[in-house]
Amino acid sequence: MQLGEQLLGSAASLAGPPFYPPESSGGQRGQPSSGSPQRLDLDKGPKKCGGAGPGMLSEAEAGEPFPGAGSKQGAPDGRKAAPCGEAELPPAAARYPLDSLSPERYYLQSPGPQGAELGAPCSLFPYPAAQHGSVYQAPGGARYPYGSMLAPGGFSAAVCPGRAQFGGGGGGGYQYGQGAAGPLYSPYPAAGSCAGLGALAVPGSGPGLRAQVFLCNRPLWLKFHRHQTEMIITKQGRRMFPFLSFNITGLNPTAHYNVFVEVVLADPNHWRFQGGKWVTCGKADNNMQGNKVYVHPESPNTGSHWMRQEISFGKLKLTNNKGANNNNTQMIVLQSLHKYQPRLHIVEVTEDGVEDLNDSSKTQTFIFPETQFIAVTAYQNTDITQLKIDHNPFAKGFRDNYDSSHQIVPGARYSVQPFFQEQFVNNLPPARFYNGERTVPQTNGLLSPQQNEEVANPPQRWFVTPVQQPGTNKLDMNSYETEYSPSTLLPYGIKSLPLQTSHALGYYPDPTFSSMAGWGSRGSYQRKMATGLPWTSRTSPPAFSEDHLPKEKVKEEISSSWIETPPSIKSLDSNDSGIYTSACKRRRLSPSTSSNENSPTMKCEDMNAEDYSKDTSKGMGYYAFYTTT
DNA sequence: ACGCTCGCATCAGGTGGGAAACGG
DNA sequence: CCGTTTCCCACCTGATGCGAGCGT
Repeated sequence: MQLGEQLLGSAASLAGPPFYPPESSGGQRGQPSSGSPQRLDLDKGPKKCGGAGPGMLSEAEAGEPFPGAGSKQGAPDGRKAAPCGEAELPPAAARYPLDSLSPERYYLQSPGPQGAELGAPCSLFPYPAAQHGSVYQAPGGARYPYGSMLAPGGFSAAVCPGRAQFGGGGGGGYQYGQGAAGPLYSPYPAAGSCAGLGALAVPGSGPGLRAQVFLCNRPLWLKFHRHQTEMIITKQGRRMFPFLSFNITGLNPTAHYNVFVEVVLADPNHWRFQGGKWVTCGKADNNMQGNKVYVHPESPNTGSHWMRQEISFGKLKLTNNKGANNNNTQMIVLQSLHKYQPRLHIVEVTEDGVEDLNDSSKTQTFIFPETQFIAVTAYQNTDITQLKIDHNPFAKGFRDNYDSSHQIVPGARYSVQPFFQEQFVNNLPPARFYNGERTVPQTNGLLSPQQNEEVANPPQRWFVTPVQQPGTNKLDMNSYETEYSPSTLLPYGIKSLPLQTSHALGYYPDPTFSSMAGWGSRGSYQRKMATGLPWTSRTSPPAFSEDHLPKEKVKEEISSSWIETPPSIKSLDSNDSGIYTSACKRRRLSPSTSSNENSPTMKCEDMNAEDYSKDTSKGMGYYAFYTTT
């Protein structure tokens, strides 16, 4: 039942769209910038704006919305360049109250702390509702699927009267959830929901089109996920890394949509990193207030616009500063040591950016379990730290042996990197995913050669359809595999859009992506964990890792991963056992880390990285692709 | 002379590390 | 006392501004 209930609830909640204030100038922004190729620009632009502001002022504050504004780049699309400043906040953003959050929203995934989660294959894959289990209701009672995203008053409430049915109303509740009875936090609200279905657009039907979403940098996410992703939160806000980046298909090209990310509690627990692994310790604080929604700066915009290129949320910042919610539409307020699950919401709106209150089916939600993370103020797991260093361009300074030449390092690492990058560049970049064909990338990855590899390597793309995913966090292995199946994938392949290459994120361009893909990765990193076990042993992480991958795959990865890594690579570091410290400028040594870590063997991640890179090179597409049923 | 391209310098901002501060 | 949070640091990326060089 739960399933159904959940779905309903979720759907409902989802359905309940946010309300967009008229002011939404959305129209302007929203204008399809057809021509404008670059979404990137948007991201770029802000600097100046941001700059305007004192350091603290983040783009977000500045109103990332129009990154380009002011800058030379301006709005490529022709969008109106708004001055930086709050005023500039994207209409959409404004519309969605950030704060919405109800304290109690959990998106629960797995019941148990780790084990459960992990164990469940589903963690990563959507799984049948039935499987899911546990959704936790918030103590508060409020359950909402969306909860988080919707502010009681905000989003949902305001919103659509029509949707009041869902609960909304004034915010009181989260509609759906409640109604539904079931668990509130079901991860995949929309989808199934009763409304769900209804809510979900019918394929083909205009508004109702059912969208499909790919998690572009899924491989990278998986790497982190294996170790239990951690995201730093700071007062001034810290960007996510990996950041959320999606490709969307299946939208009505002419319809307008608002796209935003909501971050909700993934479980009702408070977590602590102990003994080299994450363990629960007490209950989560559901009363945390603060903005939980980040509206994509380009919202609202047309379906064609959203489908044209990768949609990334690289500027999204995470903070623990509750006071930042008002002004910072770019910041999502989280609580340290709590586990969160990002959700992507796509809401069809009018050209003006106003949601159609009468049609609750216009909201679709997508959840990628592999994007779950624990918010921390300081990294706990050195594996994560190393992954961040290895893949985040801004952290290059912390790489061992980082040399401008990069080549200098004997290790495979660097040498490899360039290579892959290049490939990346050549291959991927081409479109950075899409170029010529957006699809393809995918395609490549998906089908062919890679397929084989995929086993070892994560699939390139994961496509998700609206919430529908029953399982919350967990990925359904079956699904997983299935998805790989050509059939599944093909669809995408079909779609070829002339995309621009623009990488969604200005930052982390190639490198990043590459990194995402695993290109850049170098490999080694130390772990803090005493246990030293690869993720397998870890409580939580392990689960993750496995969750998403089919067992076989997992095995392979596991074995291969650590092993495969070219010794050389690590060796580089390895020398380091002692060196490590020295070499690593500031690396934190993990107790357990032993030389092993440094040892030649690469960690799975590393491996993966390479694998990914390989994959990427081939097809590139690392996208998580979920389809709802 | 004018316009365009390229390269360098500068600035803003992001990153993790480490130590200090804080709080239970 | 211990765990968590905050602040500052050095390092790096990316964007922008400016000037030099080159072609028309």
